[in-house]
Amino acid sequence: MTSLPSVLGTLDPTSDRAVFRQIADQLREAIDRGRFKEGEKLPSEAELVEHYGVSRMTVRNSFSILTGEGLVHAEHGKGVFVRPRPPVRRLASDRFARRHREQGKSAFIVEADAAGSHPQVDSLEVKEEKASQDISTRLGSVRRVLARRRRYLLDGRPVEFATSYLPLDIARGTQIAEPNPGPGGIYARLEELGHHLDHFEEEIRARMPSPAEVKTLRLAAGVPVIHLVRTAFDTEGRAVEVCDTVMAADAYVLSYQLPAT
Amino acid sequence: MTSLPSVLGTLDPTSDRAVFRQIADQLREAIDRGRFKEGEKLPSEAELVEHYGVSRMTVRNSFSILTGEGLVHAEHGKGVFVRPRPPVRRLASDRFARRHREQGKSAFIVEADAAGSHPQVDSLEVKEEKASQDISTRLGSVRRVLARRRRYLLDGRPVEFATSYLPLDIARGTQIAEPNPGPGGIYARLEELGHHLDHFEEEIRARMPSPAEVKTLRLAAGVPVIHLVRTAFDTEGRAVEVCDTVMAADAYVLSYQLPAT
DNA sequence: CAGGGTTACTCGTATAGACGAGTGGGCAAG
DNA sequence: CTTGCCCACTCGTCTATACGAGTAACCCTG
Repeated sequence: MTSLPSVLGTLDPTSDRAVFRQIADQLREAIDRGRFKEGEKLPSEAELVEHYGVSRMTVRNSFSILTGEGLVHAEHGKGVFVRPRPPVRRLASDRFARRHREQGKSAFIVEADAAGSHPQVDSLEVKEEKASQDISTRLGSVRRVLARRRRYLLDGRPVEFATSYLPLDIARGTQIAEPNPGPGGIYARLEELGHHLDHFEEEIRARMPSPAEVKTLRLAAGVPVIHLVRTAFDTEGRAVEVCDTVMAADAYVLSYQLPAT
Repeated sequence: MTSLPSVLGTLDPTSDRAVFRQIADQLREAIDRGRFKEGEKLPSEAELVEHYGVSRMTVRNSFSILTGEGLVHAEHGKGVFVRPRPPVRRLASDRFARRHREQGKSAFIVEADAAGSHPQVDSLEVKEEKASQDISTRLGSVRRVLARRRRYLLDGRPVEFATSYLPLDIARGTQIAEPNPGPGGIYARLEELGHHLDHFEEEIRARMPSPAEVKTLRLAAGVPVIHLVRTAFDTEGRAVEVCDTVMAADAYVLSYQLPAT
């Protein structure tokens, strides 16, 4: 490695910017400028302690800022590394178009295969349960619902988990209530059952994950989640499904096409 | 206040979960259960030091977890408070529909007024500049562009800032190059100039903000941003505008309506 | 009573030190 | 050469202490 002073500069004792922020600033700038590249190891805490002449806690404080920004991550026993940006999956707004359902396989599998990734689905769980206040409202005052939970992985990495909720009068006893909903997924089954889909509504939020979400999606520190709630309406205007999805924000770009009319 | 033990429980020394995580867990749970309500003050560091019998740094470490999750925020000299959730602004996908442009006022102003909020726009800057690689690609290999920057505030709080980029051959010398683009905004001007809008493409990402974004949007710790890039296409398929928007994620819910066809 | 200063309490920043635990390379024994 | 241990280096956790600085309430003074 090149010497630290050539990359990192010195502190300004007259500045009223806190020392640990100054250090974080210098590291951030070095990363932005490409002095430290993706996946590369930053100087160790001990090295920075020596370089700046500060205590270890101060250096750790600096790292914790960068970690919170999602710029770096620490590996116990190894070092602190510039976080590599995983390839993002682009979700087009027409991914639920009817023509895509004719294929048979689920949208996730088809798209991942096309992108050359290895897709997996796990944590499959299908059960009847009490509807939450929010779900009940969206589905039009139902009490109990069929819930289909699953988690999606791309090349071994969990990227999203989702729960579909359907009114019991629609789903109970159908293939929708089976672990495998069959070719084309539950939307194909809904249409076969006479619930012709008219449109979807999607609501998108972004926020920091709960500890449970961090665990399920194996999220690094400083990675938000995208929370997407999609409601499917049939041609009679009835909400026939609500899909609640939480996605690792560093794994997705959502793309929508809107008419200008 | 009720006594701490009745709200917070004790540590488990046999657990291999770090003490500061256990404390964070207990505080988080107390918040989730509503034992501490929005805007309410948490026990001070000193109180928690005494209650748990740990050092102050350990307590601060716990707070820093919750801060990173966006659950609490500290105010110097006052205390640590449960972060209140500001009301969110819902953005419907038809907000650029032609019929909304007839009104005169910009979409932001109209919607905010309707919601009973006080809208403001500032940091207005209109200038010609070199197109970034990304913008150039989106606009079809232009070198220089007209950039219109502005920041939006709701009831005094900055909630988003945006930059519109337009090819010079379209915008130069028109009212689009003026600080005030006139009634209906630049989309109305584009149509008057013969660039009839056909559709928009929106790309959505979520990530942690840069320090500059934290400053511009006065973001609290643990609040991600939603990064939205909208490209407007005219009826000839040409990209006539790219709008790059960064929004405070705790201030917005994006809503899209998609046909099922 | 009005004004201003003191004071107690709050979080912010920084130091110094200790021990634990994961990682990986080198060395020694088999 | 292979195996296995040891050690150096890494970050993780925690303690104890010190001083700075923002806040707000109280009290004293004029």
